[in-house]
Amino acid sequence: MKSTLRVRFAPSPTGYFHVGGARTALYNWLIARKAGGSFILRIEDTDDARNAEEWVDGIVSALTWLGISWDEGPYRQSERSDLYAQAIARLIDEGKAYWCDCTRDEIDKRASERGGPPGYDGYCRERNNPRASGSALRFKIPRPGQTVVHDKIRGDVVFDHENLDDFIIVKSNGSPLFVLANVVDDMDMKISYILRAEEHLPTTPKAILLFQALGAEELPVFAHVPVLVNAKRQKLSKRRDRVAVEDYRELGYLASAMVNYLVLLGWSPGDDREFMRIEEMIELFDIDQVNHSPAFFDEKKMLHFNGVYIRELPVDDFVNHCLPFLESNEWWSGSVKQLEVFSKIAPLVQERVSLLTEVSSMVDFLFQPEIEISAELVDSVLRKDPKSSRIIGDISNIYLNLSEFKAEQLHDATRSYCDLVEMPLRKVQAPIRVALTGSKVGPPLFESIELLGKKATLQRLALASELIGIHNP
RNA sequence: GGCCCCAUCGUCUAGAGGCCUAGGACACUACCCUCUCAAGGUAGAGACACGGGUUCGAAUCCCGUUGGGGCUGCCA
Repeated sequence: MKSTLRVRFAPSPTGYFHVGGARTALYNWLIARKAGGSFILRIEDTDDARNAEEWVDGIVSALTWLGISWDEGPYRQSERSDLYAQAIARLIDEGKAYWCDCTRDEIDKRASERGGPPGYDGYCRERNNPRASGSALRFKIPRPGQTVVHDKIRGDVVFDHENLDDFIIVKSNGSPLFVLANVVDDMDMKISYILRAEEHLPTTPKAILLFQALGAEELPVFAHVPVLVNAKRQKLSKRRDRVAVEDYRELGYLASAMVNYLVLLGWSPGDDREFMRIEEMIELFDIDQVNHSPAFFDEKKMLHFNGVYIRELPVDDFVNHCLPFLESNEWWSGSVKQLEVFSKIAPLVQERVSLLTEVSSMVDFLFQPEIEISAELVDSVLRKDPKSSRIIGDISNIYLNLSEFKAEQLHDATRSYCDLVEMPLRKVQAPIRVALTGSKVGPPLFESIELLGKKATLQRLALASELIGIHNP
């Protein structure tokens, strides 16, 4: 009888949740969804010296944000010690583990004395030590022997037991170590498919030996996906690389864009397509197509993806996504009037940003009671060219007498003025834009002016004239 | 040091012995479009790490070299 596929994502809450973890979670989730199996979230918090509750929250909220939903959990290893105790007792009873009271120093000293490679030498293996306060439990690696890891991505990887130390499975304080807790949980949860980062490959033979020692009838399928690396091609690390999922969210990345970018790091559907909906990813994802080599996490490319995803959003959705970012500005009240104005400018902003955090600075001039024009801009745009002063004066008059203050009329009137003074529109719009928005770049000018309104527009033009006058008598 | 993994443009990748003069995407350059900035369009530059085999034929298979990475914890 074929059992249904069960996968797990088992992060340890020892730091912020980084993109490598997110990618591993995503791959697990995809194979679970594709097979109609279960995705289990398990928090590996056996090392209480290092984990913290806030990190658990971070994992849970990041996965939720990304849309990676779990069918069971989150389980916590810290709540499952009875299970580990049973397994430990069994291993001791059956003579498959032994207590060792060697200190690190002693181990190192013996290693250097015999001139061999560092590592544990099996000193306590046959000594039948009783459990003492400072002793740890080691697993007795069957010798001689070898263990083959049948990896879905890498094929068969052979490990000779000669190169495997009798590793510790229980700390002297009684808590189980990661490999043991992992195997016990995987057995108890009937995990049938273990997909994790490649860094775990060297510990897999140990896990397999443990599975066998604990009487597992069937081994799960293993698949070790390549790690994600930084620009120096080192494994992404929480300490040295700032790549928290949460940070990207705060920067204004869309979860959909991030997921799409992440799925492509180590996998491609086999053709030239890059943009896929979740349903397509589920359908197309295939572990056999996963790459063997590490992938560099390239923010530039993800930024591009984000721009594409932002532009594809229906305008209403775009507005909603912007709101949390707008709310962090003191000029934003969220009033009906402000929402109306923002909704009107939104489509023009949408196609100009790659990050939601870029939105505020692009629209702030519409909401701030008065704008600030940097000295540098006053200098370079308003004062440097003597024509600027005249343009602003003339345009003020033209706008003042406009019957309708709409983008089209503003555009036409400005264009006529350009013809009159024989200047290109791109020259004429510059000082106007700076006077009205305080910036050289932004959404299309005439739509902006319409939304700004006649009163504010004329005020700001007058102010700009004054500025020029003061500095340039 | 030992064990293990990996190797196509700067980056992510396509490539399952002939469809390869090696395709796509990001980034880069130029031009076009254009009220700024974006977006878009067109073009360009840019890679099979090296050496041996196997084969009529190798980016693809094998071996070696080199290079990179991971593990080697009473971390996960």
